[in-house]
Amino acid sequence: MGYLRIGELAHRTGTSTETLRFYESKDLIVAPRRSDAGYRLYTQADVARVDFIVKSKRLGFSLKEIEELLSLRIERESKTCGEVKKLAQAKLMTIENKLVELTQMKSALQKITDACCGGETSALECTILNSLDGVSGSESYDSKL
Amino acid sequence: MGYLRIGELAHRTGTSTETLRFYESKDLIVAPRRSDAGYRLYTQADVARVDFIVKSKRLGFSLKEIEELLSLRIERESKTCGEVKKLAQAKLMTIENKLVELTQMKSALQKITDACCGGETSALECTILNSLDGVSGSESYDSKL
DNA sequence: ATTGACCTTATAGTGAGGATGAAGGTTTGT
DNA sequence: ACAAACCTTCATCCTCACTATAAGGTCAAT
Repeated sequence: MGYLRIGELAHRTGTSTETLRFYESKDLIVAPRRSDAGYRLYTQADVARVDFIVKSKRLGFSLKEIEELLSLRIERESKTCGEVKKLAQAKLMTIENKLVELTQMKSALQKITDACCGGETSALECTILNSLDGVSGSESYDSKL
Repeated sequence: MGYLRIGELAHRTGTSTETLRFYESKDLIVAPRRSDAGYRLYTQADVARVDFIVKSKRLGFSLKEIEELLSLRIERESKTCGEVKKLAQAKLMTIENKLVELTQMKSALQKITDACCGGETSALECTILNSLDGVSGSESYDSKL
């Protein structure tokens, strides 16, 4: 009881059965146990994991980066705290960068919607690039640890 | 004077010459004027435009979405204020969504780095998924306007 | 005048899927 | 008992956003 088959997991996570099998082939999700008939049987933990993958993808992380994020765990033996912490901090920096950039885009868009139909100030040629004036082109990459 | 060739533009924007030609073929950047020898000659405006494309990509926007963002401009005749405002507001919503999700990821990662090497609390099996506990799986898509 | 770094177009390949189909097994409902 | 809806593997092809290669032209320096 409580197990989901692949179609149900796809439905709950807004993916497709093909995508889920693809993720499994790429080791992004652990191969689940199978029913007697060979059907994949998923648990709630798998729902959370796929949700995380979907969310991360929306935020511009590649599957490779998502694998790194998912592997961030403190396990006695297999990984030292130091390693985990270092990777986590690197990821934190890229996230903070994304936050800054998104915030800039947000205020640029807000300028446009404010200038638009707002009143008498019918700003002609008000583009998003103009609105981003003076915003430096932050050359920020994941530092590849 | 002051013109950049494709290699220089690629260098300044952290892209490649191939990528820039690809963007041109997709009408993300306007075909620039050419030198007598046929070399592309770019201006500072092109630097800003490519910077914007690069930044937007990092934030998870597709080239199609970026084209929409770049076309957000108030021009007498060609587009009504209402159209522009509607699109801008739709994009604002997706951005706000991304901000929420990124913020959740950030605090999850922060939990990990805090739990790690922080002191005596050597949290075994502390993963990013555990850290995201209780965060609902926000089923949020771009509403396709 | 030739080397090397740059540029040109054109074509093919890659990563991350998405779409479709074949050929079959399973589970649920009637 | 049988159909409909689901699942299995395998195969093929499509899209997007590049990335790499080939074959050649240009430009500045030695």
